Parts: sequence; structure tokens; C-alpha cells
Amino acid sequence: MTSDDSGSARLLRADGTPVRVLVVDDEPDLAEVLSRVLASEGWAVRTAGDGAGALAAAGDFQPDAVVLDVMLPDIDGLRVLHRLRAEAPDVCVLFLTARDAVEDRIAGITAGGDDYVTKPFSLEEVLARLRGLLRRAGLTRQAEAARLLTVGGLSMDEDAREVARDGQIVELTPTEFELLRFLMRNPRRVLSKAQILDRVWDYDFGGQAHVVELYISYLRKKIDAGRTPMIHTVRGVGYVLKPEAP
Amino acid sequence: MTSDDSGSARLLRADGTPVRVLVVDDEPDLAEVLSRVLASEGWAVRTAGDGAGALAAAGDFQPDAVVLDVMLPDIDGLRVLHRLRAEAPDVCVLFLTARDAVEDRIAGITAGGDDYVTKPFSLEEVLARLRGLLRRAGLTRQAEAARLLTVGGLSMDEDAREVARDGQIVELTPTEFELLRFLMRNPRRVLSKAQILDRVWDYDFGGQAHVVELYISYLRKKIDAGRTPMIHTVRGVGYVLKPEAP
DNA sequence: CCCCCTTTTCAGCGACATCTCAGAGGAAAC
DNA sequence: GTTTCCTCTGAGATGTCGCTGAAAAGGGGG
Repeated sequence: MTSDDSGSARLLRADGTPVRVLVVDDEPDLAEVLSRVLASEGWAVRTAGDGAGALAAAGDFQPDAVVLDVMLPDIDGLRVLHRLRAEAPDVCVLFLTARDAVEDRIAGITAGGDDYVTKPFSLEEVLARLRGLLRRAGLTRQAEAARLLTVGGLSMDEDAREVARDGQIVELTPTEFELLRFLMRNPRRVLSKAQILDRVWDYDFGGQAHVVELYISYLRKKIDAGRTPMIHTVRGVGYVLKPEAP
Repeated sequence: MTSDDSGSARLLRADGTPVRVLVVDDEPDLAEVLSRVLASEGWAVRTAGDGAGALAAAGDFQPDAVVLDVMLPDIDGLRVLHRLRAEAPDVCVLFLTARDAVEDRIAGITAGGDDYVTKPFSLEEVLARLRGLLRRAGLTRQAEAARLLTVGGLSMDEDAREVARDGQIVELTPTEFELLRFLMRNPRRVLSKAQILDRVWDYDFGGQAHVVELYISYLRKKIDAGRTPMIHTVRGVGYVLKPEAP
């Protein structure tokens, strides 16, 4: 029951057609989850399981963005990148890479306008990075507008990683920030702890849903402290972020 | 005595044909009850008792949604899910699972857009989740309209789990909420206590019909308090929710 | 008008969900 | 190498919810 946050913020290109993203990963489970989440967010998705498939799909599908595992069974990820670029110079690429393999090969990627996420990642992380890439590439419609997320007196600047409640800047840790971003992208909708765990925490996280309660309590202290509460508990169901007024 | 509610809100796909759902559970009684209720709500239903049967039925029946017990005699539920997805990437899946087995195996389910319900569940719970899945998948016609349930001055936002009478927000507990949802889905129709018990309470509930009376009284205090009553007693029969005016 | 049966309401208890605190372990920054 | 910060675990406190049992209220038929 996660799925469609958007509905409101459906991603569209300048010409009104949905944004196309190609997911390349040799682990079918991961590729499928990514693909479904992206689809539920309004993207047109295609998947490939190896480098050859990726290149074929790219030629056929003409994606705006590619989520690309650097560790592929056949062709090296960076080589795939170069071939992709040869065909489509403007395509945005988000790399998926193991945590320790970062330094070696991925250095310089971000300079080219691309970005990367280390495995294991959280789905929100991937979504945010992809949105960022496309926004910076100027592909999506709400390019400027989307930079600032706002719910009632809460505002979040994703680029600056800055959050403010009623104009007052609030310092958040990385996890707090990502949790709040997920809440702010789904205002007025009750999110279960399972949903939050699945989207905000890394996909291999084995812990208990208890951490969600804990981080909600952290957020409350920083965001709701003394003010009209915006984070509400729905007992037996989950949590919901609502603007102060009605 | 349960049988056909709806009649009013018959579920149809974009092409006008009824939505198809496949019910997979190895307990015949449960599968049958689910199947009857779904059919009475206007769905085209087929059932299977194990994983192999499910896959066969899926290929033949081409369901839009699948209600899938994770505990099957032959194939593991998650494996069935993957096979289903391989054939039909867009199918919605609602898992049925034991309460304690949630954390381990269901992780990631909600991220992919699917959902789960823990046994023992109430039929209304299953129906609501299924409706939610299909709505979010954009399959059913009344996609947007259905999000807000309205009867007279009563309105219910299922996503926000928010109920309002004459614009005034009313706080409800989970059981109260589910009872009211059932009433609101069957306005102007008298529902017996047995019917309500069968649909709103978990299927293994052993208690007395007295709880229905109790929760009706709770609802009245919160919803009818001081206003024109909408919840009416039909002595010897049951209860009915009616708009205030005529 | 009274009696019986249904329905409503009240009070209370046990179970459970949630919140909060304190601290261990680890990662990142300095 | 040290220090700081962050994340997560565990346990206890707290408050809410759902249900039971009994008493009160209300309706309808005789």
C-alpha cells in the first residue's frame, strides 16, 4: 500500500509524456522492487539484467535516466556508461555500487553531472537522487518549484539539506532528514511503520519497526517542540504529517 | 446472511468488465468466505488451494489482483509472488500472513506497492486493502472519486483515516473506524448485528453480538452527538446509517 | 398500564501499542 | 588517534483500546 505518493506530483517531461527510466541490475528482486516503486511514482520503467540488455533497451526505449549497477555479469558498468553516452549524450545516470568500491572507480562521476548511491540503499535515497538528477538536467516540468518541499509551516530544501519550521532552521541527522522527507512527500496520508521502514531504511535492514517510533520521537522533539504538532500518531495504523491548520 | 452489499459500487475496470481477483488459501473455508464476499462486491473471483494451482489459475484467469496466503502447502508464498510477477508485472498482491511472521518475511512488500493483512483479519479489512491497491494501481474507474466516502454530512478520507461530521473532525479508534466504514459503504440499508460482526470483527472473534451495540453507542456519541441522528436502530433487526434530510 | 425483552450505558480490567530514556557499538570527522 | 556524532537495542513507564458483566433505559404487546 505504499505506492502512489504522487498522483499530485506525477513526473512529466516538458512535452507532457512521463519520464522514462531504465533500471539495470542483475539481481531480479532488487530490479523488481525498484521498478515497481518508480512506476508507482509515475515513471515509465523498463529493466535489464546485464550490460548487453541495458544497451539494447536503451536504444529501443530512449530513457531519460538510467539506474545502473556498476557490478554487472557481462560488461563493466563504466563501459556501459560510455556506450550509453555515445548514443545519448544527455541521459542522466545513477550508479548503484557496493560501499567499499566507491573511491576507486566512481570518483569523478558526480563531476559529469551523474550521481551514485551505495548498496545497500534506501528506496527514498534512490528516488531523491533520481529526482535531483532530472531536475538539474532541466528535464522535468516542475524543475524550480519542486526544489522546495512545503507542508504548512514546514519547509525543506533538498539541495541545501535545510529544514525550517516557521522560519526557524532545524538541524536534522541523515536518518531524521530522510524520514521527514518521506513524510513531507506524503502529507495527510497515514503511513504504516512497515511502509516507512521499507522506504526510508536500507533494504537489508533487519531490525524492528521500533526504530521508526524512535525516530518519530526525535523528529517531534525537533519539529513539533512547543508548537502545534504536525506529526500525529494513528494508533494501530501508523503516522501522518498534517499542516497545522485544517 | 452476509452476501451482497454493493450493488451500488460495483467494481469495474477501465474497459467496463469486472475486476478479476484470484484467492489463494489452503484453508477451504476461508477461501470460500473470501470468495463469496468478493463476488458479492462485484468482483470476478477464482480460487486456488496451493501455489501450483495459483500459478495455473493465474495464467488462465489473468487476474488483476491476487489474495495470497504466504503459508501454502507446496510452494512458498513469496516464490509464488515472483512467478506471478514474471508473467504479469502489474498484478496487485495482498498477502495474508500470521501475525508473528510479519517482520521476517514480509519486509519490502509494501515498498513494491503490495500490501498485507495479518490473520486473523476482518473481511472489511481485506476489502479495504484490496480496493486501496487497485485504486493506487489506477485500475478501477472511480479511482479518484472513491477516495472520499460521503453520506450526508458525514465524510471519510480512507487514506488520511480522517472522519468529519458537518466539517468537524471526529477522532475514531480503529474498531470504530472500521465499523463506520462498513456502515458508510451500505447507507440506507439495515445491517444486522450478525452481519456487522461477520464483516467488521476478525473471523475468529468468539465474543457476543453485544460488542456491536457497544460500538454503535460509541459511534453515536462521537458522530451524532447533539446533531440530527444518522445512525438509527431498527429494533429486532439491526442498525442503519441514513443521511439527515429525507 | 404493566411486564418482558431489546437496547443502551456505565464501570473496570487486562492486554497491548507507543513513547521515552539510557547506553553500547560503530562510523565519520577532526 | 582521539573525539564527536549517529544509529540502534533493550527495558520500563504510560496511556489507550477492546471487551466483559451488570445495571439502567426504552419499546411494544398484552
